[in-house]
This record gives sequence, C-alpha cells and structure tokens, in this order.
Amino acid sequence: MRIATWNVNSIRQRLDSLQAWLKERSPDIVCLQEIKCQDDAFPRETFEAMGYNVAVHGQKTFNGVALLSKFPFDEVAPGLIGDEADVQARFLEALVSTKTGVVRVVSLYLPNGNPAPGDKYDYKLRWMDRLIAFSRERLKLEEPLVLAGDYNVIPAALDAKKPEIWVNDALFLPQTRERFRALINLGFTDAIRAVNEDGGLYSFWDYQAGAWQKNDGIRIDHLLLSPQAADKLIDAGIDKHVRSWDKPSDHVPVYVDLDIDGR
DNA sequence: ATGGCCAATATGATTGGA
Repeated sequence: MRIATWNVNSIRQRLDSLQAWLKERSPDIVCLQEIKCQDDAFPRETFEAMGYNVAVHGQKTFNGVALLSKFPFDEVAPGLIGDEADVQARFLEALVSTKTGVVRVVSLYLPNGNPAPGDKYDYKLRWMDRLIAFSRERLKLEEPLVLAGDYNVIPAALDAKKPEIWVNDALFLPQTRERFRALINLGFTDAIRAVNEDGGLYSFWDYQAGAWQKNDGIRIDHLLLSPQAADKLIDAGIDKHVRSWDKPSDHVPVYVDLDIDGR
C-alpha cells in the first residue's frame, strides 16, 4: 500500500499536475493540504473517475485538507480535538478497510506560526499540543496509523539547505522542534528518515528568490508511522521532480510504501 | 542585478503563505 501526502497550494490550480502525478505514482491513499476551497467546490468527480473515494474538509479561501483512497472509508472525521472554537480546516482523519485489516490515516496541515513570537505562534504551539494529545489516544488502539501532511516543522538542521536563515522562524524555533520531538517520542517513525539518513532531502522550495534553482529547500512534509505501521515499512521517497513541472506547487509529494494488502 | 512568487478575493490592493 502506498500512502502519499502533498500540499498542492490550491486544488483547482493543481488539477492537471495532480492527475498526472496520480497516474505516475499510483498511490492508494493521498493526503492533500491547502486545497483552498469549500467542500462543494472540490473536483471530486475527477478523482472518483480515477477510482478514488474522496473525503473533503475545506473552507473558503485558505487551508483545507482532503483524502483520496482506493479503499473504502469506514469512518471520516474532520477537525482536531481540543478546541471547539477552532474553525480552521486543517485536520481530516479516516479509517480505511483493506483485505488484511484497517489503516488509520490523517491528513493534517499544521499552522505556519509566523511571525514568532505572537498570536499565530501561540496558535501553532497549542495546535501541536492538541496533536500530541490526539496521537496519545490513537496509539492506544495499536493500529497501523499514518499521520501525514504539511507539518511546517523543520525537524533538524540537515533538513534545510541554509539552516542559519531559519533560526528565528516559527518552522525551526526550539519550542517547535521540541514539540515535534515529543510527538515522535510517543512512538512514531519519520518514514523518510527511517530509509535515508542523508541531508539534502527537501519537500518545499519557496517560489521566491530562485529557491528551486538554487536547491534552497526545507523538509517540512512528513509521514509519521505508528509502531504497527512502521513494522510494515518497505520504502519512502520524495517526488522532487514534480517541483520542475509547469505551474508547480511550492511543495512536492512525499510517499511511503507499507506491506499491507499485498500492494 | 545582492533581488527575484503565487493564490484567492465582491479583485486591481490586500492577506497569507514559509
């Protein structure tokens, strides 16, 4: 089973690229972020025609997450526990059935948090605390669980081409990385790091300042595996070449292959 | 050249992204 995550930066602007990439990579489950549309504007028929079930948690203008799955959804739940007043569409959880058992998947879009310090950074840190609380509960189920998405977290210096320019940024501040480590330390495996310890693995290149041409990237899109999912890890990778396509997102797809359902 | 973008919006300037 191949599970992927991609911050598409507008589903409508990325429809052609997403279809081309789906044909190329054939993922079974895709976690999308920054769809930037309301539920009824999501082009679900396009993906249903390609054999995917579709779940959407969108909002007007900003944010928005979605799931595509070749397997049927047993449960779909939008929103992250811990703040009923939070209306930002950043979290979508689903339970998926396969012939050999269930897989739980989350598509998440963690707040950027800039500028820091400030209200936006406080929101980011609270959101991370809520994600830790959610994860602690779900790990008790002892299921294969994949938390996939745009974390807006640079975990370590080797995850940036120029770490020195990020030291005061919400993506790399010590409090951000401490919380990410606390999440990992609940028992998750960073899929990319599990198969490759090298630096220079990036998932985002800014549109500005020729960042792509200079390979001035950062690794902020992650697939975190519960112990039961990590036991089934086969491979993981980053589809860097997609960044060179016409009308690219500033993020590229990241995927993991799990030995589930013989796929 | 020491800076360079992109997307959505009752849109032509502002906000958010990272």
